[in-house]
Amino acid sequence: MNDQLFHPHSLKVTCSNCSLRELCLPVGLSREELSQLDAVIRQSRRLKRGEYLFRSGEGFRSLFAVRTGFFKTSVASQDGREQVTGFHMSGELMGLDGISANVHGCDAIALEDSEVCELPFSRMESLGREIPSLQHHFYRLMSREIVRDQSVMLLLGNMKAEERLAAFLLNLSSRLSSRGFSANDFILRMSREEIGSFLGLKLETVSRTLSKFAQQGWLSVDHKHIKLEQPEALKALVSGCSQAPSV
Amino acid sequence: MNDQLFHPHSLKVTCSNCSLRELCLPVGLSREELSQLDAVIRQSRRLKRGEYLFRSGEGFRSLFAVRTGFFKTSVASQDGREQVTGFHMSGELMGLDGISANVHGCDAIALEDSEVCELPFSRMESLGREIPSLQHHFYRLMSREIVRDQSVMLLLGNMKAEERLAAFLLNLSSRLSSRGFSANDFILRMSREEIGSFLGLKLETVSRTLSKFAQQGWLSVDHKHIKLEQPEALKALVSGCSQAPSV
DNA sequence: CGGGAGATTGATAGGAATCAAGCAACGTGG
DNA sequence: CCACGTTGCTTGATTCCTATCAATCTCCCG
Repeated sequence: MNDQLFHPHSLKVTCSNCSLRELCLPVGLSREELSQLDAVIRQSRRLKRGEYLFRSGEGFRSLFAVRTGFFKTSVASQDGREQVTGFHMSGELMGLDGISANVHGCDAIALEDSEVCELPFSRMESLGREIPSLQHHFYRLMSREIVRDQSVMLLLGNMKAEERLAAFLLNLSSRLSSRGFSANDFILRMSREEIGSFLGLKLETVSRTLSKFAQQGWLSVDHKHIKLEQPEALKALVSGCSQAPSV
Repeated sequence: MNDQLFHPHSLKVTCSNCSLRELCLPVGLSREELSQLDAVIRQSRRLKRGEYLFRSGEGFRSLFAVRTGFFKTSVASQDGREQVTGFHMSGELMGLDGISANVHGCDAIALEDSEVCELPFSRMESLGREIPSLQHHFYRLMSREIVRDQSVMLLLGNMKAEERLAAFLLNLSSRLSSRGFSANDFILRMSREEIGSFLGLKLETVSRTLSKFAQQGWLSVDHKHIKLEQPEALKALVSGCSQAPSV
């Protein structure tokens, strides 16, 4: 029989034993500090594909770290236009935009069945006062988000369709690779339309550009399955443009 | 004679007596807390028009708050393409992107003779541990920057030239207005090319679009001098798009 | 006064959006 | 298990917006 049925606590995932710890948390925390975190962080809320983690306008209480799965965040304009502001995989934090007004500024939607940790912000804030490295870590995470946004601005402001898509694929590739997945063979979790929204393109343009890349032998596309055959060719396309951030 | 020549200290501007305090700092600080800040914040570095406050790649030590004047921040790609990531006026903070890697991620350049306060970050960080409202204030400032960046993404990803320029002018207008300047009559501190870089447009398009607005009677343009004659018309253009943030 | 940077305006070209049609995969229900 | 409708994707034809190329023009500054 399954032990887990008898000792459900043995299943409990804590920060202390989380394999993503080095992505979410500062290094060098003491055992004591880790258990303080474990006491505050609510583990493993599960979401099904398509489910909202939070919506723009909802009260902000917590940040969320992706444990497993895949999310998109997006802002919508009154007339219904949607701008995807990011895609988020394991170890990445969502909700930072909610701190400023105590209200979430974007929607966060699971693109596959997913699991998140909830970080109640005000308690993290007080904990940060006791654990300086934690405080610093949060400043760094927010700063990294700002840097990421700047590189998206560069992409949207300066690059043409081919460059945008190449940069996007390479960025995905590098983030997957740093999580132990294959860098050159992966499944897109999002639709062409969502890619287009993120890149400031229409879905037809995304589709056409993928086909063009495939035709040149740079990659192969089978629906959502992407194989990068000549990542160097893609890199050459975006070379000169600022590099995609690696996390 | 001028008193200031004899009592230069009477000129010293501190956070305690700074008129921009409500923009830079949390409200409700005690006299004691303010003097702690005064001890840390280095007042009034002066820059001439065109001067760099910091450059991308330089070591990061401090944040900078604009006291007077006007700045642009920009990121550059290897092949020389420049993306202006923001314009900054009094009370606004620059350098937040440097925290993540301890290196400045963008250039900051004065667009007119300017004055900034320097906030040594690590000392602000420790001060934040003693003054929770200060710590929270910094989180909020960074979050606000993220929200701002998201709205720029929406602008670059979804809007067309006229909408971008209208949103830009209204955003400037509202920020100037909240600082006590006229909302409908102001001087552009940046060139057409810099506006274009920020908005993802070429300078010719900026110029043409301004002319178009003027021709419709929505505003008048005299070089850098802009008068909004029918701000409602501009608002109508961007209505449906997400509103420009007010600070 | 002259040179040059910045801005305006015009003509043309090019890239992505739009409109449209057809296809493939998936899930549901008969 | 298969028909069928739905959804997402691909591909083609055309249009539209903005970039590009080019010619002036104005103002500022030395």
